[in-house]
Amino acid sequence: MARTQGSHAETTGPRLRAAALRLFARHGYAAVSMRQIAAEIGVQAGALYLYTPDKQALLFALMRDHLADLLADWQPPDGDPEGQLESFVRHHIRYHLDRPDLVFIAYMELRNLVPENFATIARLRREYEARLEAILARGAAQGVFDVADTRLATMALIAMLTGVTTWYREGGRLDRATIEARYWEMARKSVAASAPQPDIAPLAKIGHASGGDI
Amino acid sequence: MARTQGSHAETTGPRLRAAALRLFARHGYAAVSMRQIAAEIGVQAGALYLYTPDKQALLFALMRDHLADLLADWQPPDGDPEGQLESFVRHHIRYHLDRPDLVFIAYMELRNLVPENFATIARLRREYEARLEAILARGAAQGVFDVADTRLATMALIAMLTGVTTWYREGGRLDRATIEARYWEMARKSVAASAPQPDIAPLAKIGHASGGDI
DNA sequence: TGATGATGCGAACCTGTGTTCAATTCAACC
DNA sequence: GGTTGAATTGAACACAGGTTCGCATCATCA
Repeated sequence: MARTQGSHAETTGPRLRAAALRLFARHGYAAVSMRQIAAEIGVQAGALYLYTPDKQALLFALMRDHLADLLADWQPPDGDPEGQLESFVRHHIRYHLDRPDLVFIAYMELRNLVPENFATIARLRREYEARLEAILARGAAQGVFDVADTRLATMALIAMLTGVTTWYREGGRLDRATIEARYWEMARKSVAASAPQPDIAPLAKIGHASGGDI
Repeated sequence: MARTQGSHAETTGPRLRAAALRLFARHGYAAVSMRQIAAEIGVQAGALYLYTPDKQALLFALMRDHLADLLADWQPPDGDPEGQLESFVRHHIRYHLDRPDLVFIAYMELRNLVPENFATIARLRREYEARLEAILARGAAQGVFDVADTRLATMALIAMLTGVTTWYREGGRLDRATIEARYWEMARKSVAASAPQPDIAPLAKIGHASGGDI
């Protein structure tokens, strides 16, 4: 059976995935070699092929499992659209802050997937986007949201939220709860139904040239 | 002097940059070879080195010129913060829709820059971000914007706006003016000072559990 | 103790990489 | 018309890429 010294079947598999994840996120799929990954886990390159059929499968598995997790982790709660949106936003931020490398890869390495794998990943992503879009559509229908185009609003919100991974650093100025709250605040307002045009405007909000077609 | 047939000194340079731009955007810097670029413009790989010292310089020049353009193209207009924000947002969307490949590269290929080049590009990006942040800070100080954290709001807005390049396709469902208007609408609302909490709420906006710390 | 089989090594294969450079081409100039 | 020199070729270099495979290792089980 498996060796317990000099071999590490039970740990090498997960360690391979972890090393690939870290290196792909840091340097990009195309820029990372199988030999680098192998070195990272203290093994020769050939040994990796006991755990993955090839490099492409390594990338695909990371992305697919990530998206499957993301979808499995969250279901829209019962309730009104604003509550659902809040749940979505907070979960999205929390999930993304927990897995910065996975998220980064899933958004950056799409073009390194072979067409068949790309189709699978794209389908999963659309599924996720559809959940947000459904919330926005329902809220718009009820008049609690004011979104002129639900598809555009969906993409805009997801981009805004996902962007948190580009600047967040562990131990930075803002803690995670604060970040979550701030993003929710912006997301909420961005799709909120306008309050009845306040002729009684807040004091500082004096007239200005909005000069546009909104 | 320069040959006019069989050689193309005046056009090969620009064509090299254009081909590199397109291929880098499509497949990623690391995945594109100098031979592929050369083939794209009908030349042997060796000839490229008459126009660029190396592959890295090709990428760096594209990113640096892009950001320099972006900075040169827009200055905050005189006026109130909301007018400045609208100008920024509309310019950002317009600029990004005009140059999808450049924008894509500038956001995706940062990690393929050698440290010195990375520092230069990062500095230019911070300069651009600082312009938006200044607008938000000024608006917040005047009370016309309600942003709890200007830095976070800056990053959130830029991510939201830049995301347009991930889904926009020429000739798609929405024309550019509409897209611009919709993004401006969302951006404006996301940082807007709350209207005085309307006890006279819009009809459809019935009570709900917001259940959070906002 | 000897056979087994999972685990890993190390070298090799073939292809492709960025880059260099001597040789060639050929419009422009004297 | 011969010379010049920029533009380009095409071959070469040194190395790194993903992947394969025969062989070695060694805990386990009979």
